[in-house]
Amino acid sequence: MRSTGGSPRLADVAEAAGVSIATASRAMAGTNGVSAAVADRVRETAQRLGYVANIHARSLAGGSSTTVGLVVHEIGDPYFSEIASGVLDLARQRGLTVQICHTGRDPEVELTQIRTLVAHRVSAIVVAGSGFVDPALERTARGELEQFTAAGGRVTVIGRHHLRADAVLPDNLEGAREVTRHVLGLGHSALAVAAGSRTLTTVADRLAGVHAALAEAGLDPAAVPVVEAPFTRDGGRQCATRILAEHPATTAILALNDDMAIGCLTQLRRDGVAVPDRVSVTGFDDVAVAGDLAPGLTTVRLPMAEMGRRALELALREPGKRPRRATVGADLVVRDSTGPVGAFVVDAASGA
Amino acid sequence: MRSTGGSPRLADVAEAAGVSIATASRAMAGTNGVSAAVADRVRETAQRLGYVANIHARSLAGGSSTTVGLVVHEIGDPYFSEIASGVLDLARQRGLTVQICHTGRDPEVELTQIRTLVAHRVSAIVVAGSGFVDPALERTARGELEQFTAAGGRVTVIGRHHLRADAVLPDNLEGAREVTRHVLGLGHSALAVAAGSRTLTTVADRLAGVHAALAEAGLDPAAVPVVEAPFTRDGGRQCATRILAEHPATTAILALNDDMAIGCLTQLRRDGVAVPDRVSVTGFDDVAVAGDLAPGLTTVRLPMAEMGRRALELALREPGKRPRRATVGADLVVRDSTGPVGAFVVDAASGA
DNA sequence: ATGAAAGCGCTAACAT
DNA sequence: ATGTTAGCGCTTTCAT
Repeated sequence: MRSTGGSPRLADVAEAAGVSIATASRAMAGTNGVSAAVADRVRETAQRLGYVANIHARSLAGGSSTTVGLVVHEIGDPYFSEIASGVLDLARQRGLTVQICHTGRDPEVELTQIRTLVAHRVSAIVVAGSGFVDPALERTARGELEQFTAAGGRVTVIGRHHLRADAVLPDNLEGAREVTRHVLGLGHSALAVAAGSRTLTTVADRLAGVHAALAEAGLDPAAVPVVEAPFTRDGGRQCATRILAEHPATTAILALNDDMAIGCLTQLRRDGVAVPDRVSVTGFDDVAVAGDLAPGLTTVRLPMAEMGRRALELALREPGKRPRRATVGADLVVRDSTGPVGAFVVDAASGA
Repeated sequence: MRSTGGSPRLADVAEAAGVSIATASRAMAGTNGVSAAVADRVRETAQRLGYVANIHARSLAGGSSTTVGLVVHEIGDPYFSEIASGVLDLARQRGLTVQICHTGRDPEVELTQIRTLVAHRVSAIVVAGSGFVDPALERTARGELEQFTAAGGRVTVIGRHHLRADAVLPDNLEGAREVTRHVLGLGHSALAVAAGSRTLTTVADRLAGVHAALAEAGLDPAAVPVVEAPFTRDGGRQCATRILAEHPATTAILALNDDMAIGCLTQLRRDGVAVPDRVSVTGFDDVAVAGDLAPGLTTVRLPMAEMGRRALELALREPGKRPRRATVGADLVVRDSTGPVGAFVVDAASGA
């Protein structure tokens, strides 16, 4: 053992086992070129000494890295934590470690986080979370990522296009179209949308789906108010308040994610507005708790853990010549927060 | 620039800037001993070349590491994702990167995950999540961690004692005592506990708090049924079903975490049992969604993000001679899932 | 099958 | 203020 207090090195193991450092390395790596007896002896010695290989030395020498990076907007948000769960599971199966970082939806932070991952020479980066509609905001991150791939790194994005990389793309447009059709099919015509910032591509795509369904039903998309607020529960509450005040005839609120829908539900309950009798509410994502709300939230299911797993899988595969895209379905889940336009509304209308 | 296609090295930057590699290193690190003019030139060159320092080389040479490890049971669980959020935030402020790993509540997986973190020479490890009552399960992880600290690593645990390391400890016992008192104060005497596996110290501690409150009210703790199931929403549903079947006179269910409480609420709603009129329900943790449920969940608030932040902070401080413990308060939050014992119950009792 | 030795890219003495 | 050089701990040729 070395004289200093640090952890034992391969050289210590080699010495203790009475072999050369090269043999010790081969024994630990399981490469052939070592007799079984010697290999066993080395491994036993390593165990006895509490030897753990130094990853830094290993990647410096070998050039390879067993770390992958995951970039999310906010890990406390169930959408991202479920994606992260899928990524971590697969990573563990493959013996990889994952570095996670947070951007707080700030493009600049995102950039520095990506830089850090590059510095760590991770073998792959998975970027989860909506991009920005404004190409200027996207450009820097994009440049950084392309430089990374040029240097042999692998990148997969989740729910973000415009980014010349392999991508796992939820069908936001189709999902939003379906849920809108569902609401329309229940007889609603006075809709309102609770949206996050339109600078996010996710918001833009889902909104496009809503508009598509409206148009195909012969309705004027421009007649449906879109209220913008932060893409969070709190934003949902604000939206509900404003919709009720500015568009009192509204009978259905389409929230563009579950968090906002949950906020809407809470605000409506506080204001004594019955759901779905007076107003129907829909979400998007189907986070784990959506089914446990009262009323259960009608929403669009995205297989988030699965998306995380798929993304890492793509990133680990040999790069194709052209970016691959895996589209994942967005399925309508009807629960109790939506219902037919009720008698109540007729009363209110006649009373107005 | 080097001939191979890899990313540029410090040597490339130095050459391009016309300085020695040492000067380049100093310029990039911001150490003094370089004229401002030269430092600027080097940094510009680096930028132009797209140079990003290789962390592996850096930590190998410098001996220091800017990575910390975070071990959680399941990142998809809001309890852990909120803790992770706190850890990631502080880490970003301090320019640290975080490696997160999952154990799935499996002590063996936990061990291998800790080993991996050690191999990565992270400077600190934060272990979040309940430990195991059985010392045998705890022993191996404990040994590994102690070896790590002996080698100069820093460890902080969250919600786990028995582990000779700095710790952030939620006051599980006191919180459980308070919420039990609250329920008792509402006139309930037919309680039941929905618990996770008793092999978890968190479950044991919270149960002890319940028993303490019972005892101080002159009630027999042994008379209160404790139903065990997985520490999840699903487990909560199972508990509610069993409690209703086996102890039909129950008027209050104390779930030992919010996940289980949410499961209880869902099951009771399905079975047409009114909350809180017929049965009161309480949780523990106060996850973000607790206040958005209907009825709002009465629970015990744990400042999870804050706990994560505190834990990392402790881990980053100079080690003390003795383990430090930071206890964080667990405060009762009364919402709508608890209410006084109602007339309904009297009827039911007289009808039985 | 085993060993010797040359790096991997950087930091940190130690010169100058 | 700047340059030279010796490692950090490992993997991997190339010898033997």
